[in-house]
Amino acid sequence: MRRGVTLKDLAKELGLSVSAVSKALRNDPSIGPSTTVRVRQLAEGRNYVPNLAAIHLKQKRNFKIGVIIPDLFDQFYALVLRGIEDTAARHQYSVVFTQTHEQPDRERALIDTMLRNRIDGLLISITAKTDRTDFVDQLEAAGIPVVFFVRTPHDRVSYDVTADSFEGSREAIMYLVQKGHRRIAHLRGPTAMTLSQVRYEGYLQGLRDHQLPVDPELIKLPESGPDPTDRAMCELIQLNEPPTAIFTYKNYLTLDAISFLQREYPTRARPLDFIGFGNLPLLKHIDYRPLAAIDADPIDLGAAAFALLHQRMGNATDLVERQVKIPCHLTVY
Amino acid sequence: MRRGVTLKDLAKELGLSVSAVSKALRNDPSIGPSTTVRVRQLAEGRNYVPNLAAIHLKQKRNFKIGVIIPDLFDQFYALVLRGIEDTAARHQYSVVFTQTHEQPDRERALIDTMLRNRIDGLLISITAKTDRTDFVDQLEAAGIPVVFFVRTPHDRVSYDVTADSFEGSREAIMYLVQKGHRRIAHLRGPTAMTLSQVRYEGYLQGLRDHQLPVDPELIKLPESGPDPTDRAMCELIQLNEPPTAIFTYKNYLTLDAISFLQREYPTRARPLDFIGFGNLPLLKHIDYRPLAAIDADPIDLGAAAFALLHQRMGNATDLVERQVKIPCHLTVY
DNA sequence: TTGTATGCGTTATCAG
DNA sequence: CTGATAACGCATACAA
Repeated sequence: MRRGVTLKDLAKELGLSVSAVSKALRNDPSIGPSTTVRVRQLAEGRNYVPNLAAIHLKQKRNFKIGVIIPDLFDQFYALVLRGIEDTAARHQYSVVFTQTHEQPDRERALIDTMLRNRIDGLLISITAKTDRTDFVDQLEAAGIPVVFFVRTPHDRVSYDVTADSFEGSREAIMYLVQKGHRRIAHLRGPTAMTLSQVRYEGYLQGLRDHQLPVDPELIKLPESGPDPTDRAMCELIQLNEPPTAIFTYKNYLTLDAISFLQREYPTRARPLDFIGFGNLPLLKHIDYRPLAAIDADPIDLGAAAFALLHQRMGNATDLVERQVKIPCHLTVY
Repeated sequence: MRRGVTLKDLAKELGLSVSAVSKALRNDPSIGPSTTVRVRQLAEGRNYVPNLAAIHLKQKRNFKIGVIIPDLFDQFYALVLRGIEDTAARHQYSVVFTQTHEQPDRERALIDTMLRNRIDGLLISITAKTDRTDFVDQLEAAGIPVVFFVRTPHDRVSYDVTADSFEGSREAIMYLVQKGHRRIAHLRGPTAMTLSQVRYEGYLQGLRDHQLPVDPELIKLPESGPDPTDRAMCELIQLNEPPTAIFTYKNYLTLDAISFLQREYPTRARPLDFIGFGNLPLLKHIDYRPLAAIDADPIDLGAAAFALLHQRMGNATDLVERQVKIPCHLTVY
């Protein structure tokens, strides 16, 4: 921005005062219709663009929100961001976003940067390792509402927008049961994540839904050590009574598991059936692929996240739902 | 941003003038060292954050750039954006980005929005169908430099940062030749895109490098009609002397081609070898996958794009290179 | 219906 | 070395 047309320029050319022009442009009823038209026409002609910096300075509002996500490389987040972006733009908000790359300390630093940037609200999907979210208190105290999405904190009740993973998990199990499976294993996600906990509980409920027993041997947490998924799969497959299907916390896990099977047991008579969260577009190109993916529409989720934050920024704080759930659906490949 | 500590607050508390505090904070030499220290300490203690809106208003600079890309869903762009983001942040610039979803008219509208947002510079990767880029003239006339990246206009000489696709293509062909291939087909990209034109020419040069003849029958443009890739593949495979390897404009095309082969010619004696642009992370999970991917490091590319724009925004306009090329490298699967 | 005055938080100029 | 003052572009209470 070098030098744009200002209200003053317009006012001078029209022989009006700056404030009159200002009002006319914002359709203030106290300005006569003929003047209003004159003003708007000139503004159009001169290609007037209001200076946001001035408006923000005046109104003490920046129409700017911060978005913090783990990693844009995950296409799910890329789409969520799209939903946020589009919805925010529709409400004249601009978005400053950054990525933590799963590093909690980087998360801290980014939040500080956001503050420095004077955001009006924050949308955040925390790191898998984030255990304390007291930054929320600082922000909320400063009048900056915080809304979590996808991943939510377990150390507080938050405003958040998430996929309805519990129901999604039940649905996934139901699908496997319909396919005739009775021994269904679960590769679960990090215990520290609420999200993975919910999916785990959905799995348990899914089994109960069909009067299937819960066998602890069928539940694996691939987390520590090298090639954790390989080890988990190894244990599963060597059970006396191995599973016939596996429900995974995320389809990225499914891919690792399948790689393992193809590498170590290429000639297995009966392949395992998989189903997991995350509708990766490239999955359909894989031969040995999961039966189906379960997921909420990421764009909807992003839109809902912005909507909730928007409500909170509009100080209608009492009426808003604290938690919003986006329904999941199954995509069969 | 509700209400932050201001210079005035600090000044009052210190019994100094606002301007003195302002100078102290910016290390103005005209302020005594003891005062400077006093000021900085209080600023720290009170957690002072300068108000960007005010600074921008004063300095007529927003430290904000616009980024327009086709689609974030393409992981290549997701990574380029990461490079831009990180580098911009390091220079105190914030980034406003939007996606065109390959729609030229949306592109127009977005540029207007950017103007309204008073960006100091624009980084853009145009639509596959963008044929006129006269918006550049408007922007440059307004003092807003424009730098293209990845995809460049063919209706003007631009400032741009691109992958060195020409050399990359030659390298790809060399790899195939080393593998013993002599009949190498090319699935090329849209003729309207400079990028795809360059890759096409790199392919031609690659053949010449090894004294291979150019056979027009081996060059296909999968563009119009339904399932264009399928049709192109169909034609190639039914040639009297079909190709033994295919060099594709983009590995997304490779995937479509492979799907076709698996569907229509599942029992083909000797499978075709593929190589294409775009290092998709999920490729390694596919059984019938391309031999290799050729690509520039997207993060480097993003960083270079910001760097070029940054130079141009810093009015060192005479010294800067107009075109920057990022080298490609081969990833063998 | 329109104009005037003031202030948002900061920086730059000029006096002291 | 430090302080007063004006200005950036806009919105708003108040005066006319």
